[in-house]
Amino acid sequence: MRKRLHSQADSRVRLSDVATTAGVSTATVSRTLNAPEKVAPAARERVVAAIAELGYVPHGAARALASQRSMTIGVLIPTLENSIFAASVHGLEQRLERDGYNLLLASSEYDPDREVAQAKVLIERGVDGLVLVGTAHHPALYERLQQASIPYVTTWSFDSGGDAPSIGIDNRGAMAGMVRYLLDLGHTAIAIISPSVDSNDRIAARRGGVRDAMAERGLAFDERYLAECRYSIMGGRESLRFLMNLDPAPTAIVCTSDVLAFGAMVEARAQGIAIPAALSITGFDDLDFAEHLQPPLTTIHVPAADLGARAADYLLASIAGRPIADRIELPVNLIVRGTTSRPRPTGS
Amino acid sequence: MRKRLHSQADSRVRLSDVATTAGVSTATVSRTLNAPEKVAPAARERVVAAIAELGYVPHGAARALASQRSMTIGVLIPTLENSIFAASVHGLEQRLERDGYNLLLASSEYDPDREVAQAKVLIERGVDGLVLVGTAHHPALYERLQQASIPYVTTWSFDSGGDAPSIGIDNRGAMAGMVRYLLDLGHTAIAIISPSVDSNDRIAARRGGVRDAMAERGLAFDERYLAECRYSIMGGRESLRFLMNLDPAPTAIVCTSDVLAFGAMVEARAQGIAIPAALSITGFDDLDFAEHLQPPLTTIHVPAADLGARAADYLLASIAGRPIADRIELPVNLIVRGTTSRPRPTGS
DNA sequence: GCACCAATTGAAATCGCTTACAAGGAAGGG
DNA sequence: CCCTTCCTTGTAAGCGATTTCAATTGGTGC
Repeated sequence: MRKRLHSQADSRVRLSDVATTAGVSTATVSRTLNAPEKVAPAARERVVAAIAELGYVPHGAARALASQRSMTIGVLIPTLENSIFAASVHGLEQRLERDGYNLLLASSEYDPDREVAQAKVLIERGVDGLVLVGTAHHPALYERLQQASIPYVTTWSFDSGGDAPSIGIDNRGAMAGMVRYLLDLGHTAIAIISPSVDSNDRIAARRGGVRDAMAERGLAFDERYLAECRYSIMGGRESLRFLMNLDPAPTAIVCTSDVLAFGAMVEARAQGIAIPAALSITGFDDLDFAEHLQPPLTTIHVPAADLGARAADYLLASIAGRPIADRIELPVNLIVRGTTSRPRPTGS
Repeated sequence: MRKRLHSQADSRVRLSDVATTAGVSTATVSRTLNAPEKVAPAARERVVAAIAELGYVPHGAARALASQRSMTIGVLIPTLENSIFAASVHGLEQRLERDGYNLLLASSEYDPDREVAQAKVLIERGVDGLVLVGTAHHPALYERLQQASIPYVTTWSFDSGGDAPSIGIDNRGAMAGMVRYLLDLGHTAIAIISPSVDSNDRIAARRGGVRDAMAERGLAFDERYLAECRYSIMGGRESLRFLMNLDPAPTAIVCTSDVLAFGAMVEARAQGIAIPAALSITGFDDLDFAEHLQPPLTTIHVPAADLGARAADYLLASIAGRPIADRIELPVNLIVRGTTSRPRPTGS
């Protein structure tokens, strides 16, 4: 008896049960579920009633198998621990929900191999679309996507050049803008606090932006001024300590994220370094707390939730075959607040 | 020609193709995928080779339909915008990944109806288990779960009484402990900053804890001292302003979250209120930034990621039929830091 | 040598739903 | 009044795996 396998008291109610109860064929039930307008009102009502009476719940897997769509979108982020990604996923999820899609979440922890593995799992699960973070990925990932012919979109890094759809921001330009602002204030001893760039094109681009802006003014970035640390408040604190022990110490520090900047500010206060009088510090992301710091953090505002929503729009359109731009650069804003000012007088 | 439906150049490689290539039956291929030890080494190797050669990727939906398990766990949280949930989901996801499960994410935005709707969708998607936040849910939700006979677990609120499996913390007791500590310091004019308790049993319990502790000392909570606001830094700021305009103003404010406490601290500084000399403030959650605030925030540490991991353990065990405790209370710690001290001398 | 058993394997029946195709009926046109 | 055409509906063939059950094979113990 096969039935006993799927045990429990009574076996689940199936679409065919609804059909029997409503006195119609399974095709009609399926139609009233997926294309009600194709069913005559009378029949439709009977079906709806039968569904309610029986408490019928469609079986997603069967549906996915037969229709070849899972109504599921995969999102593969580095980590949920970085709240900027959480915000983005939130935007994505909200938008997806409106269209009846669900989110299958996976994280790579910044490990390319793990990312490929996770992508494989997501594809196996039958996601109808996939959103990726960043444009630099293992070639195997793109191959898999191609082979499965699943629509996907790369986010965060805007890349008009590659051949993958891209919805993101100009990390490099944004950071260059920040540094230009610092340069205009008179800073030249500019340091960077940032996590490693390994498999993180966003960070790599931001760092590149610093060099760009300095090069424009004929300046070279002093490699000693690069403090690499993990993504955390403590990372920022330690980096600041390291940087301020250098001789000469930098007069401005750009951080590739607000979290790092916050850590740097905390440590600066602990060391009695006045911000911005003695040292300018800048962030990136414009997280909620940035404007409430003391002094308020000068940073770059990134539309995280919007990024997620746009990615959803793109995927939804692709799936539906609707035309939609596959290169969208979202604007970013330099928000000047209180952690930046002209450098302290030179000569230490 | 049916084939053309699922278009694209070549149709996807199926298990049967692998079988043909390897010269075995589909059953054998399936076995080497799901129970390799049941297949003779020679055959297994041929199958593995065929899989690699063809680039075969299992079809999740077909698999789910035939095996009646989706290898997917659903998680239904209020919102990803609250980073404490993000942390918890992260813990959950990490643990799940080890067992090859994926996470289907949905959020209710604190709306009970929406929660039921989302649960329905998750069940339709065939999740093998579901994690819920809080123990207070729409009866319809529990019915659905029962009917679908899907293992689930309620988290965050520990509830030894209900009939649902529960893995959480003692919100009420934790907050009571905090207030007792404040009472011991000499505070009696204690205020609360908290979001609405609507469909949020965690917050309701925390507020209850305040009353409990005060009642133990024969004190009654002054209802005017309750500032309700949205969950955000600004909410905390506004609430503090409101509270400190009261006469007499409270000497201590307990916040149901660190985010709110941070907002309160920001506003206190703006108003020139010395913390903790003139006013004690406490948080809840012990988010990363808490210890780095100025002064460091006295709060309650909550093992968010662990909560997620435990929920995963429970579900995994339930699915596998392994015995496992279905009531787990995770310990919580009062972390006394710098935002609390004896109250300012009375007489204003 | 022979019966018995364990280990492998394959054939075929599902799993629950979607949908191409055909059929039947009502409505509209000439 | 007959023929088209448009709506509705049902029949039945998949979708791509898993799994039961039986058959085959090769050892093993006496």
